[in-house]
Amino acid sequence: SSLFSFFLDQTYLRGFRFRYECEGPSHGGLPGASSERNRRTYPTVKVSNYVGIARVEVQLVTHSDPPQVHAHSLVGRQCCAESGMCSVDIGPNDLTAQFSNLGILHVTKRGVVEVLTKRLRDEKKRQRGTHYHFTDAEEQAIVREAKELGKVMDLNIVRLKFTAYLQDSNGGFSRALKPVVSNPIYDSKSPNASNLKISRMDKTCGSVLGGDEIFLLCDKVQKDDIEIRFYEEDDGSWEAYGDFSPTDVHKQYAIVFKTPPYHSTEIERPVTVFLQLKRKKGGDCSDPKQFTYVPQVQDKEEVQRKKQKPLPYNDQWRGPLGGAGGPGRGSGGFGSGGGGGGAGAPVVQTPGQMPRPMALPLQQHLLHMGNLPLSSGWGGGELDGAGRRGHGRKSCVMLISLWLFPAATLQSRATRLSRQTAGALLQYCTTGDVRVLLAMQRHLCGVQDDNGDTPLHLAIIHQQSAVIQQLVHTLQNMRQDRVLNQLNHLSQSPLHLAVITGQVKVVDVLLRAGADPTLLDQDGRTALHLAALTGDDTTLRVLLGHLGERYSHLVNTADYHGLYPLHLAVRKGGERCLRLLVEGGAKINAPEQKSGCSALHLAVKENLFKVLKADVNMVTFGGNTPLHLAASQGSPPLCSMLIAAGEITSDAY
Amino acid sequence: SSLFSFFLDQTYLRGFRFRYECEGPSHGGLPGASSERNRRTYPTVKVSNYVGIARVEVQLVTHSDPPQVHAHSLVGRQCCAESGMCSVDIGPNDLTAQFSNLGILHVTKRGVVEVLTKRLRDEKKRQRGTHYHFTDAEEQAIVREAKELGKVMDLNIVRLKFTAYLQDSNGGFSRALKPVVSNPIYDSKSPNASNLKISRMDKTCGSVLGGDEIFLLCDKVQKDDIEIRFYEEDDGSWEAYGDFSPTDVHKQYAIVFKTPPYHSTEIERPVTVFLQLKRKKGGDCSDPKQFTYVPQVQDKEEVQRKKQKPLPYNDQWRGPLGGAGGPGRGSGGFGSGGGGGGAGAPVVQTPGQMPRPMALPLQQHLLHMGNLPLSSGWGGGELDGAGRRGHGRKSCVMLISLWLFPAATLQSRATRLSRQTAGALLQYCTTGDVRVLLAMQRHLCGVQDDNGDTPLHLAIIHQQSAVIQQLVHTLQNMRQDRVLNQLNHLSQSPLHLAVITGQVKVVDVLLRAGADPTLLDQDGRTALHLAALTGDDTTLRVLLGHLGERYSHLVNTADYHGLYPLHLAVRKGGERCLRLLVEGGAKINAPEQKSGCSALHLAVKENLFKVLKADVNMVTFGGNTPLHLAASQGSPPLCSMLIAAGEITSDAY
DNA sequence: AAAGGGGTAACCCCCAAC
DNA sequence: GTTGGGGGTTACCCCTTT
Repeated sequence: SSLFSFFLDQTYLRGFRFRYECEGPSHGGLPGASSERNRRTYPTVKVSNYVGIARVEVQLVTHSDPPQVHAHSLVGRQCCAESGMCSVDIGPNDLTAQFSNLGILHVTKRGVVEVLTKRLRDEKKRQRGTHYHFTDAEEQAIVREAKELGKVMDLNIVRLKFTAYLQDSNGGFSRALKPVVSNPIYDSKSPNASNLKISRMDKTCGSVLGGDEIFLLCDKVQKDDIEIRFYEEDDGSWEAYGDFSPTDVHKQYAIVFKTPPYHSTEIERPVTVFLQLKRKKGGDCSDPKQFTYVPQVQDKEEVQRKKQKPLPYNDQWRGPLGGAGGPGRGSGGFGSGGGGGGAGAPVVQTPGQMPRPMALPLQQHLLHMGNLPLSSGWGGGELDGAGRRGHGRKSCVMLISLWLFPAATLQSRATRLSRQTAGALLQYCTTGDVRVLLAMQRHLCGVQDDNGDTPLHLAIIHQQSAVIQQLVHTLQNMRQDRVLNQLNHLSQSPLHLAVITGQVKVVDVLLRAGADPTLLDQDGRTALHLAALTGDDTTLRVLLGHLGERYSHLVNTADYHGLYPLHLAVRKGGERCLRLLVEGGAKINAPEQKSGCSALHLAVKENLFKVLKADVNMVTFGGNTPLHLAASQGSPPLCSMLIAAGEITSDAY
Repeated sequence: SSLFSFFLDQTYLRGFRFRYECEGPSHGGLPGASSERNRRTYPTVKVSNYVGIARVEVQLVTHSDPPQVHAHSLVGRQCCAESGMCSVDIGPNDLTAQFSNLGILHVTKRGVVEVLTKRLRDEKKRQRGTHYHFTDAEEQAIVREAKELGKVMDLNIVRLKFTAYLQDSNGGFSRALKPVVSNPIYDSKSPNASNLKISRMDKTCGSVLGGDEIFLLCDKVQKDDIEIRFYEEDDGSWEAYGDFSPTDVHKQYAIVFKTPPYHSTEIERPVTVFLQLKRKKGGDCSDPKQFTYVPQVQDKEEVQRKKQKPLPYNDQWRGPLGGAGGPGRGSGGFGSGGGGGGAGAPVVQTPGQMPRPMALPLQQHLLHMGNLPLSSGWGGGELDGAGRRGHGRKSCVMLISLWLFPAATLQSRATRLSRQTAGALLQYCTTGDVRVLLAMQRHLCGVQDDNGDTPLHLAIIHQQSAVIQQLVHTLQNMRQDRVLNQLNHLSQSPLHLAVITGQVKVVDVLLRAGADPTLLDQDGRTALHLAALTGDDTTLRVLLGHLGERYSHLVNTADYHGLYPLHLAVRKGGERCLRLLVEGGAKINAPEQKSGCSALHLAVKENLFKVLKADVNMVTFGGNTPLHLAASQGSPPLCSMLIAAGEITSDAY
């Protein structure tokens, strides 16, 4: 006959707290596996194929295999404090046993051996009969065993062992069935079994490319046994892990990590995924929180976008006076209507009139609205039909020809301008009065377009060095320092743009002309920061060369992210830049302002190692040395290099 | 004669750790006040005006006045473990005593009374002679006193009492000088005396207006006894405090706070200040970290800026065909040259030619570059000189007249366009072929300017309802849904702009025309979010009314900051909006995604209380209920309201 | 009192530099 | 080994809410 006992309801894996004796009795019973907040269940076993009285005993055993007696005790209504066991009688009809009040009493570490000795002795007594007397040797063996067991016993995990005894003919419960043993039960107070929980994050969205730094506040975690899992619920089970090292775990309660890239970097719309804490061992997870990947923002400095703005001298049509309309790129839907001014010299049509040639200056005026090659003959040809040549006239005219009709620039600011410009132009053409042009010139140089860009900004964006030189020269002559240092809407000065676009000579020219190197862009960065960031040592050299005493402090100033030029240089790993900066007075050990990382720390984080003579022993705000970081990232070569570097540079102190 | 002992070197106030017996001996000696990392000093006293042998005894006493024996013991080389005192003999020449190895042994709480009893007895014995025997009554009095003392004794603070004994003629040290007592010494392990330290911040800059949320990771702090002080070093000692409540302190190791506003909100350049942790009691501070205030970014949505772009129908000159140039606002430096086209109908001048009237259509064309009143007679007058009237012609022409010359819009994208437009216009004028116009119309409607704005965007920005209607109508006819939902460079759809600018009717029109309410702006917000944010219940009602089944989920979607429309509505405190949202299906208890705050939590934080029927017992990710927040902000009325609300709404569950 | 938590004092152990 | 720390766990104490 198949007599056996089995689980109707298992036990919770996690989330139950063991209690010390000093905490008093009764802190709630162990819930069943299927227990829920409103509908509580409890561990339950059943003896089947049997009718009659039975006794079910529950005992705590170890997680190890085979299960051994555990030092902790079961406490609760039907439990015996002495033996730490629980016992109920069931039957004769309903042979299920539910244990609604099982508490787990946590023995203190000091008490382990004592309790285990007792438990083992009791166990042996049961086997050999209640009145058996142990010899000294046996007693000593028991103590030895208890000590041994106590050493290896995990006090944070127990299992429940249920043994059913059927009543024999004498009324005694002597017929033991094969015991059943529960799942392991983890003490929710123990550091490696507590519930994982995310309490707060400083961001819930970031770039699809990943790499966004997130501060996450959580319940207690262990820095070596925690990871941050990103996943998608449906879609083909994508998952990825947040990027951080043990040193990024702050006092067990916060993690600073970088987001992983999404599986596809080309998304059109934001994608919401989930992230959760996950223990490496054990694999248990926290409740998930949402995170939204947003499409990549490219061209942060917007230089690329602005380059697509047409400038007269940067156009596809290079015919002397406009030429044919060319292939209809971008003209979709215009049919053949575009031809009105498209063939050769433009013609003016009036309803009811025959087409006839337009008066020349305005014809050109109009043409410029279309496009005008840089070098087309403004200075010499029709415009100068009056035959006069004033001082500086050619360059003035060139300037106008350049800036008059990227007219969008002007019109968008104040539509009147183009009209006035046209008027001024006409006046100049009629009278040859240079003062008119000079006034216009001054005005035009300072005009900002929709992006706040001045002509100088635009010329730099388009890398037209001749124009830049001309403009700078003009501005210098006019003593228009304001314009030279004008910030656009991205808070970039011309100098910033020159650095971004890598035009060393322009940087030099601007600085000589008096460009202010202290100006800050959106991220609080000077031109120096940007040069360091791009890793452009030639530009950097020029910049540093121009700083002088007055601006020498700039090499040691932080941007809005708390980073000095040196820190930015580390990112690109340009050793030359680093060297230049240090030679230029940058403090090699300056900490960035957010967490106190030196360039060396950052280099380690980036897994570069090109910064020598930096303090290998410097600590971050959080108390880590670069070596800590290297070690926590598991990079032995890096470690040894750092150690070597430490030996080299320790002389310097 | 003035015999006395005095300090050569005081003791550290903070940063020394008391050790329990179980931690073993020798964890370093108490440093002196002037101790530094490389140059350690130790507490030192000197007996002056005396030559000869002296004995200096050191004993731990309480911080209270008068000093009493302390339960802790002094441990170290010259210390007696039994008495907890330290004793050295000095002299006869150098009468300074330096204590380089004083450890403080922390008695356990349980041991306090026992130790104190012993100390008191010893003390009394000294007074009464070594062989004095206490009566039972005396013994009991001592125990009573020990118990009393133990109750009030602060185990985290001790002071050193130095007593010098001069050798008497018998060689005994009987002549006690007046003792000197040190500064208090705080146990660095105790929560209210540990060193304050900032480890990491997620931002180091923010708006001059304050209110930026910062995550700060720090060493152990106590949530009720910590503040974040912002200050400026030089400038007239400005200081301000970070804004947070005890519930924003995460497990003693992180603080989420809002920056205070800078003393002046009108700064031109970034200003760098300092911030530090500061204990309320005690007033001790952490090392400061830098923080940079940046000038305010106003008009985040850029609507105001864009409004300054001129549109033809929004101009100061409203003469039928341009009229005089008006006062020279913005024309600085142009002298009198602006008059070329400024008087009456424009004239064209060619060098060497007499001024003569231009052919009419192009004349007008040019004029439009300047300015054109909305209602000027394009449809009826000269343009229609051919006498033809095609289907829809008038509206088409109006459309062109409107959009042709905010020409900046077009030219900036592709300079060819204006040329083509002109051509098309000419062709239309010549032939009257409406198809030309239709093609152009379609094209023009989709053109984006430098900011990515389409004509529709601009019309909405300028609140030209007639134009908007016309455009929408046109787009509908053309089935140009793409354009209707085009996003500009700030990722705003026309619908977003309509909501931002509060044009209810336009919102309605757009939605009827098929505008997509799911589109997200830069912050991941739908039009619904924006309506909630502005607190505009009329708009909100319209939006909600159009959602239908298909888009009903939008009321419960988070923006990139993890906020639902409901949460945004709370900021403005608009009860109507809240009500509307809830009626529209918004989950009243939905948690925002960053830290799990419900609308109610946020309302409490904002010190509003207008959200009823929300779950007063809901917990954030961090485990706080709104009541917690209210309590931690010290707002009794709020608390009682919440409690009342809890009673009201608990029925609903 | 039962049931469920939060917080921290007391303790234990680790590491690196001498 | 001692010294001078640091991090982390254990054991306990306390508090709410039923």
